[in-house]
Amino acid sequence: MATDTLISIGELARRTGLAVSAIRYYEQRGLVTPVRTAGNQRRFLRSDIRRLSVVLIAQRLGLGLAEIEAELAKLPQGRPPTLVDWQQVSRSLRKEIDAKVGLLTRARGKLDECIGCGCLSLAKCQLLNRGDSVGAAGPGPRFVLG
Amino acid sequence: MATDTLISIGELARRTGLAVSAIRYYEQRGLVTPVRTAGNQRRFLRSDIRRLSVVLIAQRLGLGLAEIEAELAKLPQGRPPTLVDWQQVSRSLRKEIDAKVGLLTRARGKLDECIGCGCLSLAKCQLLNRGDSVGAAGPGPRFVLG
DNA sequence: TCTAAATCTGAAGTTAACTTTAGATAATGG
DNA sequence: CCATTATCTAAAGTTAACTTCAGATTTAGA
Repeated sequence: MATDTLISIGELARRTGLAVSAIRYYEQRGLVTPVRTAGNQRRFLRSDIRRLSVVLIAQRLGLGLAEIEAELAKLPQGRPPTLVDWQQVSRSLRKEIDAKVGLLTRARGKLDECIGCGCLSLAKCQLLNRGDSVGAAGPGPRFVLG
Repeated sequence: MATDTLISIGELARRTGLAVSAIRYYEQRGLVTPVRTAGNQRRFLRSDIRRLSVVLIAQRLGLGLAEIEAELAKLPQGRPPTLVDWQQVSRSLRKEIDAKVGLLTRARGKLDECIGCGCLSLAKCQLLNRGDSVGAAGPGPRFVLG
């Protein structure tokens, strides 16, 4: 048992299901900020388990790491967040979810209208013509969804 | 006005909003199969406008090109699809949407349960522990969502 | 104390979905 | 017929989110 409350990167990996390399990468991106031992090894707060769990959840909701970074920026840095802190993040994510559900529901309606009916007029269809983010231009993958 | 019903890659690009380079890439991936002129230029069916429009829609729903390929494989190759053909694809996409909405709705519930309440027991939370695809392992981007 | 298991760093590789570039050839409108 | 615009190909570059590798150092437990 550890003397204090800090955990190693290996343990954090086990607790979150993440690979050690992924956690190091998240540190680079600023998603976690561990302290170092005298021998330069990373030591994380126990609350970072939750922090990274939230990252995983947000990823499943389709957020990119940059957006997740913005969410987590609302939490106190380096100090364990309180219940209220977490609830605030939770509310933000909930809004994201609500928005996505709305978008999908609208898409479903349009799909029925535009392909399902006899007109086949996809060209005039709202689904495509609306200025709704078609995904930023430029190279790289295009997993947008909103 | 063109003598026959085939269109050039430039026109297809204008009609779909896609970049010419993207359309060439989609050809490589097998999503469209244009014929060639005597001078080796691509000529597309008018129905390919719709075909690529569906690709765009499916991408917005979060499908990867590989999955979209599978969807489009159900359409006749090289010949203009009928209304019924399109409706079949539409039904498939509708199912995808329904599934995603369900997933998000469940996620929302769990989020409220696990972060919103006082217990903060994310570790025991269904959101993470369930064997629900955390996204295939390996390198590359991780935009999963189901 | 000593050794096996865990960590460290930096650089390079990987996947997805495209874009950019360069030099060459085709098609079109006047 | 000719200039301008559109296309062609192949190869290399780009972004995101990581992984893999190699060699060196640290920790932890018997």
